[in-house]
Amino acid sequence: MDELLKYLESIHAMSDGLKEHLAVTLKEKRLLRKDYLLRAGQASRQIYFISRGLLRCFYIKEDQEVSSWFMKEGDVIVSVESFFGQKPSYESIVALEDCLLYYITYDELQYIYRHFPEFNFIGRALLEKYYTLSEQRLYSLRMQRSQERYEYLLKHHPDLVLRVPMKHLASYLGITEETLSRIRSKLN
Amino acid sequence: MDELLKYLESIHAMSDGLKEHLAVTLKEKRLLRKDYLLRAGQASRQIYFISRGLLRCFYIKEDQEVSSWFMKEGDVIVSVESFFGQKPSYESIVALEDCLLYYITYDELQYIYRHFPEFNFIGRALLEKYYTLSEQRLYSLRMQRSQERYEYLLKHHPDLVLRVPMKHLASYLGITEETLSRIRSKLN
DNA sequence: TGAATTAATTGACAAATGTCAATACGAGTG
DNA sequence: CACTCGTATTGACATTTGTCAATTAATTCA
Repeated sequence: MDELLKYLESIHAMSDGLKEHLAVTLKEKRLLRKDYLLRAGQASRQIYFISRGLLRCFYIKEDQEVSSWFMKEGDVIVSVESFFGQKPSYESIVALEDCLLYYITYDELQYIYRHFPEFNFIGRALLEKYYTLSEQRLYSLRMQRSQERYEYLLKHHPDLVLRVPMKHLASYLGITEETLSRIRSKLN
Repeated sequence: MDELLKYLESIHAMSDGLKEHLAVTLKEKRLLRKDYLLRAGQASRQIYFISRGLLRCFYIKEDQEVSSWFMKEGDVIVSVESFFGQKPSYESIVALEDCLLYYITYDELQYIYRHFPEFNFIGRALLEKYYTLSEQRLYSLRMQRSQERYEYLLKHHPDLVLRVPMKHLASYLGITEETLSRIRSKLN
């Protein structure tokens, strides 16, 4: 929890009141591998900080799972459209490794924005960061050749390539396991 | 300009001081079709509101233009990575139609965030909106078949399909003009 | 208005990726 | 240690999309 507070403080100073409020509001959650953090159809009502572990965001397309992204320790996560719009999520979030998370609810976040104005700076900064990352993913997925997309992932997220099973990387890259396997063998 | 102030006010009330400050800070810019708003290599130093017109964001990939998105009247626009990171842009922005824009600089925006705290609510709300749209574009571009991607675009942005030349839509969809042309003739 | 330019369509063939089936590998467990 | 189950690899062939070239349609502007 200290780790999270330090992270937030590194973005913008927080009053003692805000820090105390966060300390009593933040809740801890532990997940085992394969546990769900969010199931498609539910609205994403919490925003999480990952202290330890790795999670996968995915949705179902023609009976197949399509991974949309992977999130690890140090990340703040939600199902974007569902959380900000407070409507049912089309995607699910599941743990790929055992996880330790801290979270607050959507309503608690709105309360903090209203009562601790300085937190708006932090919220804005985090949104700018994750929006930028989303645009980078768009850029990388627009690459026509699947090999380029894989190489981009390998260069910018080498840790994910090591930690995430190939089949999930393949669906994220928009190709089949077989094609990814052939790309990998070609690159070695 | 009134239109922009009303739009911002609809997101969150603004003090008279803020409104007056905006009124003197906002500058107007007019573009003719084919004029550039931003050239690759420059940092995106302004944030624009489009009052009238249509613009295209694109970058060069292997001597070809790849369109990343299209923005029209009512939109707030920047080259995301370049503006928020204040670093050189890999993409350019060019007018597809004659445009009327209002803008402020990055520094002026930071000044407003510091001196008019209520504006942080507005900035956050706009970021949530455009971040969500970015995620929706990711979702649509992950569709494997180009026909599905085109149909998604047609359903969610029918106006763009009418206003943007096919070759730019094709490069946005990650396909060639020829493939898009065949998809369109199949759908009719 | 008409010539020049740009945009869109169509055809024939090539390249990339998907599908399906078989096989190999590897971590976890009795 | 061997068995199992999920994961990854490989091969043969089908489908989708790209490439190049030619043609038609639409727009621009002198």
